[in-house]
Amino acid sequence: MSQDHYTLKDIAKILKLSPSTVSRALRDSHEISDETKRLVLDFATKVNYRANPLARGLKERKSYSIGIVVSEIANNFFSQVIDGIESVAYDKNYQVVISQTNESAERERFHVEHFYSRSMDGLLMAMSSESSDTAYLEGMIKKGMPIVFFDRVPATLQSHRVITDNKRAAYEGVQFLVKKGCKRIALLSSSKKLSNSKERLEGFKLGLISQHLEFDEKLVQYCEYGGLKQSEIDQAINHLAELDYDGIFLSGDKLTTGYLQALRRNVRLAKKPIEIVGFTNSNLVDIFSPGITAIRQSAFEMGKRAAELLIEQIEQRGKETNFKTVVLPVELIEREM
Amino acid sequence: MSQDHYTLKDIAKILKLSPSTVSRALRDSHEISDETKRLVLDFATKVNYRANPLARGLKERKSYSIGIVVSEIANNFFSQVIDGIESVAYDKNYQVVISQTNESAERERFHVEHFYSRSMDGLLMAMSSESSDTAYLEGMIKKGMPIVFFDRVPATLQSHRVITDNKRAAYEGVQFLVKKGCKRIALLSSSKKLSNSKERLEGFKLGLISQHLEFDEKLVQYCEYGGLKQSEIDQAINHLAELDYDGIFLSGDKLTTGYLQALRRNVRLAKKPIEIVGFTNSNLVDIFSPGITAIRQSAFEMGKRAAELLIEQIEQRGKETNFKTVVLPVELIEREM
DNA sequence: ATGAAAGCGCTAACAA
DNA sequence: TTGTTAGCGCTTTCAT
Repeated sequence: MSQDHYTLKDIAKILKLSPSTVSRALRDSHEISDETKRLVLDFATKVNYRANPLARGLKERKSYSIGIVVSEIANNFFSQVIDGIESVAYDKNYQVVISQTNESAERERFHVEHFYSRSMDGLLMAMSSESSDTAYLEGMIKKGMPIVFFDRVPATLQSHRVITDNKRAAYEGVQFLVKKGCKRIALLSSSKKLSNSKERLEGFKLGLISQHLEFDEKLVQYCEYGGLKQSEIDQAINHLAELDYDGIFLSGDKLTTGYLQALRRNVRLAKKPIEIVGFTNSNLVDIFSPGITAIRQSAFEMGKRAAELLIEQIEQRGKETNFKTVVLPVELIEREM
Repeated sequence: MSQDHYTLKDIAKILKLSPSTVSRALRDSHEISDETKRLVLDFATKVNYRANPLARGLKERKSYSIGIVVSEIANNFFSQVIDGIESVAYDKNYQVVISQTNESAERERFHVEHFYSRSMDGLLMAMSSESSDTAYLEGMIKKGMPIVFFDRVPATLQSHRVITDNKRAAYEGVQFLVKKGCKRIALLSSSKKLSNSKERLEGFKLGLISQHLEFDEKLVQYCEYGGLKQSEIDQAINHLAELDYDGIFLSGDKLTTGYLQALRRNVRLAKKPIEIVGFTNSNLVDIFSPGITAIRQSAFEMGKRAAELLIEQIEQRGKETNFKTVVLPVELIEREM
């Protein structure tokens, strides 16, 4: 009861042992007698001893912390991913430190470097839509910082990655639209820089081809910020309004919800109901109006897998790693009648 | 270019100074000549020197990290709060470490104690709905751990708190329903243990009284887990279905969305459209169907204010604090016609 | 204005 | 099996 925080030294003094013995006993070293171990462990439990993580980290060059870099925390998809990450980190005794870039490449770089200098054990990140220069990331990796990318991944880096089967998802989405009778399908897409946008575009095209439909570049609108700004969505929709289309594929979460919101505000568009398929991880699709068919990514699972891979890599301590790309399926949630 | 990480010692050696001089120069101490400062600073910038936070923390007994304890990360409200927290923490150079309790009192306690032993500089937390014993929190506070509570706050602790003006919000909600012609208003509420539930209940009653309507306990349903489980909502709604009511007040985010989802699945209830007012921080209310009037909390602002208060308290280093309760307004977003 | 030295709490090489 | 010692990178008295 005498004090708040016991240190190794304190315990050693009280038990008349040396700090190193206590340290070893606590870490269950084989070179400590069972008797001593018991003594130390019992006492440590009694006073609720906790090693000071700062001291330990300083010594071991390890902080038991992993950093997350995403564009936005308050986002269905990312918050579900973070949920998954947290769930495994918690089990494996790692802290999770978050940061957001708001899609700015500069902020992204700042955070990554900050994490590096904060001696994080590893990083989990989804690229910001603005990012193009990944050279500094390559540098980080060379310096030995384990990074696992998810969802939006850079093209060439030597690292684990966990992604969605975007091509297939888009392909299936188109199949669905065609089955519903659509002949001229529009596409609302994010920045072409993003890996996932590119893959979805590809799947979209393949889907059309497989149905003997022509890909019409005019029916495609790109939103540089992935719909972060409603204005870019409004603009895109206004462009599309000039044309004829009977179905639309929304290639991102914000694009999907932004499109629906635009519909609500724009009578001209609301008049001709069309078939809508869109990526979204909102838990509330079933109460959306108009009803849409949702493509839902395995967000929680993505966080889990990414965190597992990262921690595995961290604990290998720079041993040669066989980098994996985990591809996760989507779920197609059909619009209710 | 010669090495990755420069330490103070490295710099000292290269510049032929002592580590202490370098340290002082970097911290802009007055007892260092301008010339030396310039020399050190320039070199530090050149090699992109970053103090090792572990070492610094060990020495200063400060980790520049704050912990967040919430029930659920993937939740509109909480993720918006976290967004606010992150935004000020970033500015003030604090790391943000997250944890979630899934409404379990046990996990909550675990996380708080874990954070304590990890030498976090302070904590931001919203109580889990299951929590009743707050004695251990009092202990934490006595031990000198700064804790700022937000949204769901314990009754009596000596600490800053940032909350929503729940009483007023519920009061206004009832006013709105009555203005729309409702005479018998039902209430779907969370656990009575939660501070915010209690306040909302109170405001609800006051609202009725002010309109000379009677408070009918039968029209109130409590969901112990705040709607975390859809089953409890379904059950509550089934109870209400036996009764006659022409308006409903939904006293929590999950309750609101859960109610709408239940409506979708239950034809019996969907048949009689009633006026709905509910708390929710979803950004998508405008595309909900049926349309509802939303009470939106100042989530981002709440995170900001809580983080500011916490960091202020941390940097006062145990000086006598004048504990504040910040009360934030809600926004009533009227259902569109 | 600068340096030497101690120490934060821990681990680990080396000694005994 | 246990103890001694040095050192992780930093700050901070106390000297100079």
